[in-house]
Amino acid sequence: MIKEERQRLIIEKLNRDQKINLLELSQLLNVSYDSIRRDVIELEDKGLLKKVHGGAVANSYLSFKNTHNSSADQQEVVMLTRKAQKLFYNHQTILMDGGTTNFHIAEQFPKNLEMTVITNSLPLAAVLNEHPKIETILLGGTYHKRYQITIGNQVMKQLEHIRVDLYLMGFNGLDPEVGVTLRHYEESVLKQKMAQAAKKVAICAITEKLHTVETYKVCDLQDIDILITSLKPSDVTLNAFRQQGIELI
Amino acid sequence: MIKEERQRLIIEKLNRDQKINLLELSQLLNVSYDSIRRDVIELEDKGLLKKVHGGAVANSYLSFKNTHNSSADQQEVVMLTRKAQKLFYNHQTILMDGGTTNFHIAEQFPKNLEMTVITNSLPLAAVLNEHPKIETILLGGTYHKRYQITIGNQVMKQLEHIRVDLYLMGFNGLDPEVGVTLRHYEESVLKQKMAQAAKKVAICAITEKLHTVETYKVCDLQDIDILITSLKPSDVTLNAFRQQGIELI
DNA sequence: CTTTTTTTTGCATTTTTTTGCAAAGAATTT
DNA sequence: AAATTCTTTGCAAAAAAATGCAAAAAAAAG
Repeated sequence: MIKEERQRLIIEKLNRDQKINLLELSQLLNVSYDSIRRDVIELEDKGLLKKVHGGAVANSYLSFKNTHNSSADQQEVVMLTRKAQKLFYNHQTILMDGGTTNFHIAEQFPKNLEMTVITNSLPLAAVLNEHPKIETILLGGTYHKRYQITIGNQVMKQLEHIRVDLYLMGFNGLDPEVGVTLRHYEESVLKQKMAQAAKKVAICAITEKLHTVETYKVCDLQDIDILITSLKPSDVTLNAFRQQGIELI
Repeated sequence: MIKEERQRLIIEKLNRDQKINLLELSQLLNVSYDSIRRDVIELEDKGLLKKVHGGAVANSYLSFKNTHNSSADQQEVVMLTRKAQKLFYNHQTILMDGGTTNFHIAEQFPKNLEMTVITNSLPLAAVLNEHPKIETILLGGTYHKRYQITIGNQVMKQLEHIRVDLYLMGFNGLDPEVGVTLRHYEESVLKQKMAQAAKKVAICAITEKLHTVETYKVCDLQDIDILITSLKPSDVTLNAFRQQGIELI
């Protein structure tokens, strides 16, 4: 039995039962306790589960994401959102808008992170409920039911009085030529305003979004300060970003 | 049985029954009393429940789905929220704050009701997602994690520019002598401001809340325009309300 | 095809965590 | 105030995790 197969079986069992027991599993797969334990350590490093005393439990944020993404995409998202954690320090104030990526990043905030998060996304505020040390400020406005965010003039006005350390921008398309683009007009205007309210702008781009262009333009490449991507440093696509002086993670 | 599984089961049982007994639970899960108690301590640290003498109770002050009240209470809530529907017409703009009662009322809005709802409650906004014809406006501000509402100066400021037809006020205690009272100071101030922004103020009082007095006063009886109650019209308690010219439903 | 290198695996030892127990202290009830 | 019930505390046994090491297996190199 090769390692990869074992690990695949572990993940499968975990998805079924929500929890696994190391001893039980080692007997079931007929390998030593240590091998299983090492597998679980590896899987935890990949962010695919959470190790606990006596076994492992499913990573909650992965379970309901299964629906729309392939497992390869999932792994990329896990990796990217982990990388993104480098952006956050105690006593910062950051601005985050809606979108699944931002949602997953917020889910993975360290529990002891002391920060202020300003957002117009209701799911994000709900997730931050789990992080007692994070102060959440919600931007009020007309509630957009589909995207579950607030939009409109009132949000814009509140942004005028705000100055934050970092803006983590959600988006639909990123192209070296065109810049950052979006499907929804009102949001694109809002994001421009948000970018103005921040000292730095960061975006987190899964490979799927690179080289795609959507209808409404948010900003140019040069307006982005930090890009989080899973592309290898050698990738030619990154040259365009480097030329704009964008910090790559 | 690993610790995490036990704790998950504890939370599940807690969500079902709203309260748990340590001894009973230790027998059920077949572990020592001490282990269960230590689990409960950990869960309390995580803010997932509240420890009480001999057991634990659900922490979520707003555990909407399964109310911790008796079935008699539940029936009363259902009846009251039905009655409350009389207050709503098309093309109105109303203000609603947090609390379970308002939540249940919003749940029962007719699907074809065309209305604008302004609120500082996130669960309420989430519920209104199910009502396509209702426009929801969210008041922005500091997010209060426990009550799941926005509070603070920013909310107050937005209220200054608002004038609505009706304010449906949530509250903790209603007494003919003292008036409307609340447990939470900041909210009580906010509710005063909300009342000022509305042409009419309505409250929906389950019998349990009548004659109870909490720490912070929101307003006098005379500031209330409409009271929804399940008391019989002959009940003497209602006389005080009638004298203040309050419309009874 | 053999040798070398790397990876994987299992085992023994140490360290840490968890668990159950008992005695002492609080809180609650009668 | 006494009795009962629950909590807290310290402790020791048990369970599990981490660590270091060597044998076995697999992969790479010659």
